[in-house]
Amino acid sequence: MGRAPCCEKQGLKKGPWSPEEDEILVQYINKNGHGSWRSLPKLAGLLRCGKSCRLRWTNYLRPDIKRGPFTPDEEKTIIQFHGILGNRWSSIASQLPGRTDNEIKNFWNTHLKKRLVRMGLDPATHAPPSPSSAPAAAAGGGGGGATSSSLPSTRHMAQWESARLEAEARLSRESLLFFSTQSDAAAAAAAKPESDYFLRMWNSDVGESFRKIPAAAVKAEEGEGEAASSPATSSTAMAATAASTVTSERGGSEAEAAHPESDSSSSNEMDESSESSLQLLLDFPADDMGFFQGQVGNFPLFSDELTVSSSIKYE
DNA sequence: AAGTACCTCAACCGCATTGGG
DNA sequence: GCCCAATGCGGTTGAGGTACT
Repeated sequence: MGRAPCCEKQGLKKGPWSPEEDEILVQYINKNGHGSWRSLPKLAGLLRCGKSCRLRWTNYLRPDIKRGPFTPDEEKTIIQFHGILGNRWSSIASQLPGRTDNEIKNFWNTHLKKRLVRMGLDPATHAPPSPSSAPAAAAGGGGGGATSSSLPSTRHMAQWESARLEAEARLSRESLLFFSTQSDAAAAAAAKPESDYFLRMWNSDVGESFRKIPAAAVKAEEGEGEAASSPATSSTAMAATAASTVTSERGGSEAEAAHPESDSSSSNEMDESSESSLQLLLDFPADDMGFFQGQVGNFPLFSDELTVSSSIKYE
């Protein structure tokens, strides 16, 4: 790949941006949009490479950027999503309006990671460090094969799959029971909204990011050909029926563009905004977070230490 | 008050992915 | 189907700020 670095041109400025440069960039984008980042600096009269302009805009100058310290809720969200997604900062950022992936990444590395370490958890997997004692077999027992791999992404995949299967089974059981006496789907949803937290999450863009993981990559990590089947295949039916929940704060239209085929289905008690889906996730009762229990062992994921400490000054 | 250690975060780097020709 | 430019993303760096001795 002999592609030339984007900033190879001589004479391009690097390092911190001056207020004047910020001003030029903001004014140009407000007036013309960013268009092609590559050509933007030239058009705007900046001695920067396009990449640098994009970064400056997305991480600092964008008008919807939220500044200031992370709230306890945001911290909680980051930890929860990191436990599920790993270092997918952009995916995590999409769940925190106004926060950038860079900011979240920095916050994780400087605060949250250390906090988990202090609690004796592996920040990569959120599991207690002991390799032999991590049988983690999450409650429900789906985790057997899943936890045999210490690789974070495999673990995450397996956790997803295990929890998903459990949720599917539960949902289908409840449907059978409930719909034998009721025909109103909306009433059903209202009657037991918590029964399918995981399915909702799975069908949000968060779950989507996992469904997109190339099977080959998963296979490569699994090595021994673990039982953990690829969610992409095993969840096809469910995903097809309810993938329409996929949206994001970055704009429904963008999500639509990304998943045009999934929008035909409008059968959706599940078809809520991802915001509400994710809210359900965030409100997930600790006891129902069975698929995390194996990872955190005896540590409640959001113990007092964890949540309270967020209001304490970091060491 | 000065020197040192530690922390934070904006910015850079390079690889991966995407999309157009 | 291939090639290459453009963009996105995650890891890392280092300057500046703050706390500590």
